[in-house]
Amino acid sequence: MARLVEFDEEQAIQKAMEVFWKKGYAATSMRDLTDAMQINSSSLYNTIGDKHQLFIRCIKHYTKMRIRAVEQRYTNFASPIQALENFIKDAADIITTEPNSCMCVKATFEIEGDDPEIQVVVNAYDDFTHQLLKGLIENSQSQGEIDSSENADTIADYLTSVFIGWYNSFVLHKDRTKITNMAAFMIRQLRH
Amino acid sequence: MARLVEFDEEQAIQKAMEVFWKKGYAATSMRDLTDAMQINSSSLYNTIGDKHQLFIRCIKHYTKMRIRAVEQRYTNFASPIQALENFIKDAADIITTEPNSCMCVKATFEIEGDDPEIQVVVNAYDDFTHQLLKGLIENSQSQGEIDSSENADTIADYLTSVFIGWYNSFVLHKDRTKITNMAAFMIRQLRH
DNA sequence: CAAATTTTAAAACAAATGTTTCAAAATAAA
DNA sequence: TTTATTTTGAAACATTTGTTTTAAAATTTG
Repeated sequence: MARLVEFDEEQAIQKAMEVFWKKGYAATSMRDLTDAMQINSSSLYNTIGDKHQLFIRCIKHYTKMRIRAVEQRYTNFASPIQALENFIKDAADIITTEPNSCMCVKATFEIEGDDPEIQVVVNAYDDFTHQLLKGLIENSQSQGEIDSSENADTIADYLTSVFIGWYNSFVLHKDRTKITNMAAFMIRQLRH
Repeated sequence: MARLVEFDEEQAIQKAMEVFWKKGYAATSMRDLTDAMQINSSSLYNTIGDKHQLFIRCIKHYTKMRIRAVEQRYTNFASPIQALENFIKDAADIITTEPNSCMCVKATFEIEGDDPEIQVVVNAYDDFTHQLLKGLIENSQSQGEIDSSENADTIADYLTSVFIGWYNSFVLHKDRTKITNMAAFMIRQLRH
């Protein structure tokens, strides 16, 4: 055998992710990345690969983080409608607190379907959220908290759409009240 | 005086806009632009300016087109709630028909508040839509078609958010039915 | 320790980037 | 028609881009 890899790959991916997350794919240069990761480009190409492969690793890392956080928070909740309301409030909170919009949303609008590999990762994340919301909606429906005549898939899609719009709103207006007002309105509408 | 400008500036801006709209700001090169515009870069710099100034012209052109189309369609409508429902259906239609997502949405997520000049243009467009929707909502409220206890600004923000989410959904799933289902659900919710 | 093998750092790479230069072409006014 | 002024096309510009090369450093195994 021979020399070992010096840098911590997880840590390096995390740093690269932060740069991609902020600047987007095209606007990020390899120098930006190696500076943040604190490794030489030869090491990067040697272990992870080129810019595109690095991005894939980063966005996978992002979605994994996100999914883990949600899984921790939404196991064993009091009632499904309570969980749902909390999810909505959490979304409002994350959107108005974090420095950047969702990395998947940014990537989706930047790539616009022209990169199947990225799309697979984003779709998997989207699907995870969708299934979680759908489950909460269905349970709320069977407990009579949400109109059972409405399709749970459609409502789940709908909620996701609203959240993505909130990211946009917050970039444009930086107005937390706008978001919390919409969140409250949305909850009222759902319970009708 | 002296030699006149040969190319049609409006036409050239239109062509440049199409490229920026599709590829985004960072991923578009000056060669991409001059190829599409069919002019030499010296002419471009001589008349319009650099890449950034050209982008501003393009996104202004985009919003002007959009605003004009909406103004034509939404003057003198039968009833405000009818106009509102039509607006929602039109949004669903545009989103599932056009080859790219809204140029303003793409620019917002790409730039993320780091470019005040772009932001001003996008905000003006957002404000136009907001005022139009707000007016329709207020009129629907006074006619008893929408709950008057809800704030019209919040509902207008909310509708805009949903539309933006639809763009995202359509990039990910290319499923028109998802969008029309959400549109129908949204209209039902609003009329409660 | 010596051999084998891999990672690293620094430099180099060609290609692409946004922008400018400059002479030739074009035209309105004198 | 000449003069003055501007636009154009082609080439050139310096940087920056993503990526590779090369030799030295490092470490496990024999």
